[in-house]
Amino acid sequence: MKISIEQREAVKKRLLEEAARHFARFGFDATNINEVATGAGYAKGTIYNYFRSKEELFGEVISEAARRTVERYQSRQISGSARTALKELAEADVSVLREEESFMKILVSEALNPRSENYDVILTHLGPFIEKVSKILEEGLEKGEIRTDKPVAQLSIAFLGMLTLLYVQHWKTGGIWPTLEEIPDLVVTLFIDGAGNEEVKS
Amino acid sequence: MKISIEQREAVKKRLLEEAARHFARFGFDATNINEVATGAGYAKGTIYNYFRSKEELFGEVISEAARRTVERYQSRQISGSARTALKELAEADVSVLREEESFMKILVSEALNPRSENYDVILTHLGPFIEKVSKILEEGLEKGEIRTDKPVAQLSIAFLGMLTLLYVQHWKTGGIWPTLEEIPDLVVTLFIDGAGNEEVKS
Amino acid sequence: MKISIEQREAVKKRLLEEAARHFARFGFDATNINEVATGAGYAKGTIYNYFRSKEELFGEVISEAARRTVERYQSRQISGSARTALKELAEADVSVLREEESFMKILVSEALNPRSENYDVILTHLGPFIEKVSKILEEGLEKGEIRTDKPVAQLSIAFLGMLTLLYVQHWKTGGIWPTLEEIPDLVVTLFIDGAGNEEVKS
Amino acid sequence: MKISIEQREAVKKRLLEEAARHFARFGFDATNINEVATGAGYAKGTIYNYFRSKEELFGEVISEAARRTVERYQSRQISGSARTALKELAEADVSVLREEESFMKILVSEALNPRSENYDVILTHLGPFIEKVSKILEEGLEKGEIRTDKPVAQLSIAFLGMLTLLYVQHWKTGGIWPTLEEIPDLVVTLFIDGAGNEEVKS
DNA sequence: CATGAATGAGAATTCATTCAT
DNA sequence: AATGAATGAATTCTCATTCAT
Repeated sequence: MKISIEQREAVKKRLLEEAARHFARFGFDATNINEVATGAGYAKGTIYNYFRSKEELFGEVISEAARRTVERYQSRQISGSARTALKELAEADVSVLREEESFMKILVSEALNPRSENYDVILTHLGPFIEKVSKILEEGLEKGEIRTDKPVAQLSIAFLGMLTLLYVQHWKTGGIWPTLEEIPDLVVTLFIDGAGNEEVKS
Repeated sequence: MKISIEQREAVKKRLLEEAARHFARFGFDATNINEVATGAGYAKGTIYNYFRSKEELFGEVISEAARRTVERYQSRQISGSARTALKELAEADVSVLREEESFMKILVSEALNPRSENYDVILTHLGPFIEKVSKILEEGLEKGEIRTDKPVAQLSIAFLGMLTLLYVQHWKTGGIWPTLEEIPDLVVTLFIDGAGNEEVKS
Repeated sequence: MKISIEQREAVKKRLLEEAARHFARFGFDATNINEVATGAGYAKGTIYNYFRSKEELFGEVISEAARRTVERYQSRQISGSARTALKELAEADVSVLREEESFMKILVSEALNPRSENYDVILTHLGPFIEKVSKILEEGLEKGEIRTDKPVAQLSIAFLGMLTLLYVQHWKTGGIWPTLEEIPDLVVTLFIDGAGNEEVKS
Repeated sequence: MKISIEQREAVKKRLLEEAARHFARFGFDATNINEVATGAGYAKGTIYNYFRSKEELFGEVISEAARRTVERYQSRQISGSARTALKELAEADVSVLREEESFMKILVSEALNPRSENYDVILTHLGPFIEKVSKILEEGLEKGEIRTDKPVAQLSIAFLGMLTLLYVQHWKTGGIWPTLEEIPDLVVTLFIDGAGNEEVKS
């Protein structure tokens, strides 16, 4: 009963995607292994030929989520002023979200959940993203576009946080506000300019 | 056995606080009713003399959380420039967090969880807070301190979001960064000034 | 906190009647002690000042049922031919049923339930009734109205059984057929004449 | 594990039979799902692979009971005078009772319990039986063997009722009276001739 | 490999009963 | 006497996991 590696990978992918859908919709505890298997077109037992436990399945879903998102926006070339570059990065991230909503929802949930035990895996996803942001900010710093009194590391996290926050807001309002289209501009404006009035700030 | 209303309320409070601790630490699903009761010094069955079900208990914990936090910072008088006022508000919120960490954690979790079904109760908590923020921003708007191209409602949500985000960051890093002390200043700076360099922006 | 014996008896009566209503509607297991007490206007604990346990309460309800029904039709004077006398007895029983429907329902349930452990108490109720029937049948026997090839004891039980059966039928059809009015005549006809055609039988 | 359909049906049958034994002995409420499973040689959980709930299990037990009894006596050919035919039908029913005592006990309990919510399923069982009785009575009617002043439908129910009654009496007296052997003759005599003395009736 | 039957730990909930007030 | 808070045994049902086929 051997199957080729390709077939095996294909089955695993199908299981991961169905699992992602369930974890995204119901959370870890309320996700039912049987339904995941059935939803993917297999029987309950099959899942255990690919994952040792529910925990491992969840872990692999998160890893897969991190892998997919990173992969997608890493291909993009980003350049220009910090403002432009960040916006392009946000656009890339939003486009990933469109394609991989379930996976992204899980990542966001985990990233914002104070109790999450998946910090490490989340970092796998955040890592490359934050590095990109950091690089952009550092370049902006040299060009004098970015404030100098806060560490770049912290600013990077703040940027990612704001973006994530807008996603949550988007989902929670049923897509009303903000819409996916306006998120990149919004996050950049909020992040770089803030809510203050320019003239007064100086 | 017949106890006084005060005693009954005291028992209920004890149960709610223990429940809050558990929900904050383990989440809804992983919280065990039996352990909550035992932790509060009662037997399993007692909890059902006060709450009809685990769901109801959770609901009441959230309501209580909203009630407590609102109550605490509503007593504060807030004034001055938008920047000062917002900072004071954030300070008030942080001081609530110090006192009611479990309840706040639950609120934050629910507020940031895309799946949460407790949007209404969360709004009970956010409502008064957002109103306060809105009022401050409107006054700042008149004084020309706040940008005019974004609706105050959206800016208010953004402020709350950033604050919440910093809490999560605080918890997730085990209190390392940001510390509770620096949160008020940080959130105001990020929110009003943004990450951009002043001189360049103008 | 003493109350007079009359008061005590009155409370007990109220509890028994409410209990009868519940046992009749829900059966023993599904009857809730708390609801019985509440329904009677008392708190849960009060029941235990009058009955040692749910079992004892049920036992006393049955005894009370037997006592009440026996008492009611024992006062009636019954005479005439076997047919007339039996009909009058059935009428007396039906009139009891009208007044004490809950208690009667419980008795009937217990009488017809193969599992019932209350055979003795049921006999308390059946006893006097069966004796009456037996006496009537014996008198009828002497007058040649009743067949001689079956023991009177068995015929008596058969009569009671048929009557009981009609009650069940009455309740199960929601009072449609037979109605309480037609039961006495029906039971006597079925019991004495049977379904056979007279002319052919001889 | 993957077992054949036959094996699955066999397991289900075993569970149903054990359940019938328990329901017959203890009634619905006092029957313990765990003990049913264990008694059938399985673990608690297994029962839920075959029935969704205790209610469903009970319902299927009743259906199975109805199915089994109907099936058994429907194969019998019944003929002759009404008296003979009814006696043969009763004999058929008694022989079913011998084979399927638990199932029959449950049917009888449900049929005679004023509170039963299984009237429909009971009718499934009664239906075919009553039809048979009705047919016999109608034929007897044509031959002038049966009284004409009562609807056949009611007479049929009465016959079934008497038979059922004798079962209860049989069980309640521990098989003393009536014995299973004498039931067919007894029910027919009581039903057709009644308790009256022939000579006097005419 | 795929299957799904069997398992049993675990959890929520109910409720008769006790007993301090 | 009346109350109702506290208790904990008991019960139903769920579901991740194992494993024979």
